[in-house]
Amino acid sequence: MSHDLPKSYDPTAIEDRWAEYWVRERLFDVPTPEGAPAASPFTILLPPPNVTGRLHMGHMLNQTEMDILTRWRRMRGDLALWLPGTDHAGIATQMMVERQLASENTTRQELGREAFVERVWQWKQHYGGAILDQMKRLGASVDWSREYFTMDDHLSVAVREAFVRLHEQGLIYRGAYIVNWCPVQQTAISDLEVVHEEQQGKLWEIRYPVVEEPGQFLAIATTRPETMLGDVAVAVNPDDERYKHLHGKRLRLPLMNREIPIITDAWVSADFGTGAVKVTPAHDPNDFALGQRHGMPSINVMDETAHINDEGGAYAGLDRYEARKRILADLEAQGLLVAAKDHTNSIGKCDRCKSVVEPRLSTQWFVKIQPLADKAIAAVEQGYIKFSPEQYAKTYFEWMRNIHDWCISRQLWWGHRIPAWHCGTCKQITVARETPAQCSHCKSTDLEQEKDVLDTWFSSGLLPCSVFGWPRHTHDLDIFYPTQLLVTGFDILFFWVARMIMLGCHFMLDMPMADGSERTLKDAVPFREVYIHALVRDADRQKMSKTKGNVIDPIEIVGKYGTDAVRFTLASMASPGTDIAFSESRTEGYRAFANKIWNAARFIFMNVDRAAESGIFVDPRTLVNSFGPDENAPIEARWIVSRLNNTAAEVNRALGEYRFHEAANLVYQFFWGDFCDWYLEIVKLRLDFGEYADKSATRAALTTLLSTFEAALRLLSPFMPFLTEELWHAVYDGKTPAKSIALSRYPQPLEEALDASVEGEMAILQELIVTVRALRKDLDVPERELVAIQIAGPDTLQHLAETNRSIIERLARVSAIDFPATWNLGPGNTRTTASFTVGSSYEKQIDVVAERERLRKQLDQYDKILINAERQLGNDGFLSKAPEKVVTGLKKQASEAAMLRQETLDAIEKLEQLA
RNA sequence: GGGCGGUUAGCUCAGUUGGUUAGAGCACCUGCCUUACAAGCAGGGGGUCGCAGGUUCGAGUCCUGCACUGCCCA
Repeated sequence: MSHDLPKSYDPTAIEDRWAEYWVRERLFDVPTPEGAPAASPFTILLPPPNVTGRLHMGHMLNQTEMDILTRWRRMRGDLALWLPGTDHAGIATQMMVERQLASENTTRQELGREAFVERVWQWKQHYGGAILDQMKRLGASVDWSREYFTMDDHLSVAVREAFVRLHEQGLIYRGAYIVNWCPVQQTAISDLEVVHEEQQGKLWEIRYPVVEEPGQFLAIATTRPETMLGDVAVAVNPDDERYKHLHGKRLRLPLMNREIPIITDAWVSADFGTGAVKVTPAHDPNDFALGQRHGMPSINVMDETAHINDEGGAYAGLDRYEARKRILADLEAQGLLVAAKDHTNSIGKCDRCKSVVEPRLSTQWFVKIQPLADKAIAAVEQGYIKFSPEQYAKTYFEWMRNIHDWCISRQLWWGHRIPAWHCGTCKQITVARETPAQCSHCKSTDLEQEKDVLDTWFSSGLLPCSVFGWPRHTHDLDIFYPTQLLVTGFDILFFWVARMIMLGCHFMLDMPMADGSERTLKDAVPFREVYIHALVRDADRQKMSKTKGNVIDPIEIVGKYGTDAVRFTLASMASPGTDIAFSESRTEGYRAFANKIWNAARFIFMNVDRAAESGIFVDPRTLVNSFGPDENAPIEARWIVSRLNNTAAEVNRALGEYRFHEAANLVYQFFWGDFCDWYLEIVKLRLDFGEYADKSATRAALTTLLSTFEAALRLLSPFMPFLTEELWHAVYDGKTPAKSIALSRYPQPLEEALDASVEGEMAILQELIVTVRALRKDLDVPERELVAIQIAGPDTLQHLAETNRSIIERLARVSAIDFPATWNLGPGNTRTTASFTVGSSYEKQIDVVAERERLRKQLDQYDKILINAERQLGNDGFLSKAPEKVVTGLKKQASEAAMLRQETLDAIEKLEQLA
């Protein structure tokens, strides 16, 4: 590795190379340890992206956070296992392949089930999992040897086992219920897969003639008139005075010419519409419940494609909306349509294909969810699973406590086929782990497997157990289960997180611990912590969506600014619980940060090379064991090491609390602010390679420089893995102590390296330099010109300035420093702070007006402080109740302000004399 | 309709159990190509913390109400 770096950082020149290296060298693989592992495991599961998916910003945020944590834990010495994979995404994948077939002018029905499934597998081999390749490119430090796919054989075994066990336990049942039916996919979908949208619709009022009293009508209100074809009754509230005279009477259903009863039910709201509702049990969940209560039949009037079926009489064959039009027209013609009122209603659409979901009565498989939910609630209540931010626990409880049974069957061809067999002879069902040879009820061999497949979430809900070999009791399970953490977005809190908790708690309770003892809920949970991150929005806080056209493609941004810059942007904005408004200008800023570090490295390497030329060699491999500068070392050396350790302490703390933005900002501040702006500028003074230079001092400075830089790279590495990898290898000139910086140790704070007093001294020195710089500007001293200054202050200050004269001279562009016994400089040439007074005799035509304004402004500020301080210090309640520290702090602040106020007053007075 | 958040600088956001002069990045203004870096350096302006009450010695922080706004669920 050469020290010869290009002048500016070009991420594209190095990122592909390292991404490939990390995968090729299998750096992040974690083979099953033999026996008990020496390090504590940190296991984390990648929320499986959809196999048809492409990487979006949400993924990148999610993966950036996981990668930062995993790299950090790995560098801290944990057995860090990050497990990647994809799910088979039943509907999405089937849609994808059907679209492909359509372009070939064929359909899955023409192909047949077996051939179609084969086609899907082919599709998966060719195009599936592109997202994982994108992950590789982004350097995600996952264990690729353990990559899973939810349709893999071993995961399918787990799915089948889970289904059969639940069935044996009486927790799976089959029955005819109203489900959300997607007429395009022609399958049932779960409540969660339905998105509700407010829509301006109509509420139609329709008159139904009363059979017993010709000429009398009962008006009902409906938003879906086409379903009236399946009406079996009309319901009113029993207490509704308007309709009491109709109780027990019958109605003639218009268009169908069918007699239906008027029934009473307290569920009916007298205030809504006309107070009379049609009852269509086959097409509405509320009506279905009503029908059950009153023993009514169900008449299904639509087929799988939401066309009216033969039950719909004259309307058979029509699409539901066409039927609606005709029905309304016919009713109108018969004078039965009373009103069409504007009405805002919420309609459900299929999450996948956006078609309007039709509630439909059909036979489906369900999981009786309450027993599973009870354990899942207990696990969180008892603190075995912790949510951050904590507020999500509330959302979780809210949902869990109002949960409905889970419809797990899907009328798809792609997915885990339900392990149930229908007997052609006795019509009973046999559920089995292995394909049965005969019916378990009548021994008939006339068996046909259930056509339905399982909801994709049924298999992904099992992942925390199944990826480690469940239902077998494996060594992997003993070591890696429960996983430590789940990082995900709130959008799949119910879809996936809740289901993993339910299934994990339920099944793992039956799995003994490694030592054979019984497992309790504490160790049955699939993960100990859930970190929920925010949504990535565009720069204007708009949700990204294809229709709005504001989608930011992470890969494109990465190409423009480099992976590290994008990662850093996401990390620095990832404040828990707040959505991220992704702005490119931020990324631009962090690309600049990467370039800054790159150039710091160039500077350092240049000096290492110059040192070598004059016979000074520092072997970077000895740095890790060095304890930093001794007490006689110059201030900047002791200071930067203390700052490094302080920063390391803070970053470790912040990452432990998932405060990514804090961690990122701390590293940024340290690297750019402390290290580059101050330390590097000062250390230039020490890098003297001249003939008469003190070689041991130079050598010491170079050692601190190199070791601090090397440690800072490690500190930054989880956030910017590519840049730090490249520079770390350059520091070691190719002879690195490990294959990757990712396998080195994360900086941990050393107690003995923390030095509050040197940090305090340095702070004053910095204040002095900044004050002189500002004074120079006010005096219009040309940038290049040196200036003589005078300083007044206590002995300690003078001593500090004396000892570090060269630093002040260089950083503030000062030619000479004097400590006059009496102060003769005018107010325009003087600046005062709490620690010192500094001035320069540089002559400038003083702008009295501007100077007066500046001083006045300063005076106002001191007055404000003093008024506030006096108010509080004059208050007995404050003095007696406020903590000692606050009182003395305020007193000190007040006295300083009083002193500065007086100085300012004097300055103003002098100024008036000048004028 | 039920539930959960948010409102702090021009923009995007920090501000951990109430405590001393409310911070950062970007943007803006001014001056510098000072041989690591113009993707840079140096200096600077900018906020009555949504509104109104209350608790407290003390409120951006806690409580109540209101306004606006976002999300989840039905």
